[in-house]
Amino acid sequence: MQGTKKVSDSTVERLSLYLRLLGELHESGVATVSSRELARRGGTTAAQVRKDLSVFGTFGKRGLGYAVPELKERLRGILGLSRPWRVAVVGAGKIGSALLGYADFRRQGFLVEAVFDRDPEKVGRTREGLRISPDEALEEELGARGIDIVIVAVPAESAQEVVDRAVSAGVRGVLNFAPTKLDVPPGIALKNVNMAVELEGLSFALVHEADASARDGGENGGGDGVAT
Amino acid sequence: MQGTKKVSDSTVERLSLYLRLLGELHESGVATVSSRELARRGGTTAAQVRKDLSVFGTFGKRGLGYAVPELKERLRGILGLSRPWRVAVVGAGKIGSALLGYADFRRQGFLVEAVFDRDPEKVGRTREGLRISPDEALEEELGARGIDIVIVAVPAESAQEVVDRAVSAGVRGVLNFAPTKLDVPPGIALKNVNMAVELEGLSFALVHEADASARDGGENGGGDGVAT
DNA sequence: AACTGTGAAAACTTTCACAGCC
DNA sequence: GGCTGTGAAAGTTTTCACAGTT
Repeated sequence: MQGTKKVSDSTVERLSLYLRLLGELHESGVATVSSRELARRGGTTAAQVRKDLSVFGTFGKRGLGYAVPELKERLRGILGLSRPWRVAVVGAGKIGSALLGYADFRRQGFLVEAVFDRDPEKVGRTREGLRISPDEALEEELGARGIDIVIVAVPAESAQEVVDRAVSAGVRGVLNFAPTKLDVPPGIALKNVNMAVELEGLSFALVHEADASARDGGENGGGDGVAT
Repeated sequence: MQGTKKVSDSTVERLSLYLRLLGELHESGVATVSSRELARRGGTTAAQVRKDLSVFGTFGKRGLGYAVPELKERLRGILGLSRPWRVAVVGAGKIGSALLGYADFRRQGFLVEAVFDRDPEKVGRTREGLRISPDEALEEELGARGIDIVIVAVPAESAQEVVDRAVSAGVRGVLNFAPTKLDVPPGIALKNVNMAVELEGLSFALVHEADASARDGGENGGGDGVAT
């Protein structure tokens, strides 16, 4: 792969946003949408929408805009959603269990097919129709089931160990909810979700509110941080 | 406050990261730390650490580094954590309930003091020692309790309404878990957490053969650039 | 006329490199 | 020698503005 061009994280994040908006438009029976309208609904700008899309090709018709169903399918393809992904959740505590029930995952093709916990009290019980497997079975089951992505919902202390074992079992993507920095080898994708960081970002915005409002005209105070 | 300069979101995110690292160092009894060591632990660079801190003043000693307990307290102050924040969770479904039990919140001074739900079945029940209040009581209770921040954990359709009502009751920060774009008036801080976006980011990285040099600041955003 | 696709400019963020202090 | 604080350089992302298509 030579002609490989780097795509920024924020572009990918916005593609995800556009995909959601296109789904909504599709459901409402809208056939065509302009970059301006997508931008309005997504809280960004028309130029940004066009630039983001232009990274992957040309999808619109000048004078007309974008065909909703077509662009939606193209974006699904670009985001890797035209095939399902096998997901496992490690840690059946509060957060892990809450994620299991998150129906939106399945809707977008993320199939949660295994849950693990280290607590013998929990092992064998069922969560959302899935039997909780023991920690010791991690490598074997991840491998046997061909899991692509693990969601790490264990305490910070155990998170790195879980990731190392998952990677050794062939997992290629990690969504980390533990409040700690994880190291993964090259070629393994890692995303972090950290609620403390978000709350502290709000706290910062609140104590520095004066600065923010002195400055802005129409933008949402404090901006919208992460993962829109 | 006119002369105040804009601080970037990513700087604030990293301050949050540094604060966590300083907490760990403090617990281990480490008295002093260099920008280089903080960077190593946080997956960033020494220059970045120094630049981030320099926005707020000068905290280190040349030749020596930073005094851990002192820098930690300074960062807490900068992030607005030297006072507690009153938080309410709206929506006592899976995610809302999971958040209630998240002990780290309390530890950093985010006091969850109210939960709301629209479902009459849930109203009156208890979650983590908190009685679930009915949706209709939202404005009054938020106002009476002086809630600063609401965590929105309701379905996308109801999220904007909840935010409008919360803002009218005096709330100044919103942490949104609903997968929808929210509008808030100027001066109100808003952060979004969207699991679908994170998973789709992983999916993108996986199909585009992540060249993942695996570093990561730790908090949001994660993985890094990827090739097309 | 409406709207895209895109080079070029502007804005912003990160990295470099070094003077100055311990 | 070790290390910070910071201007200047490099790199990245966003916005502008307009030629070109339907």
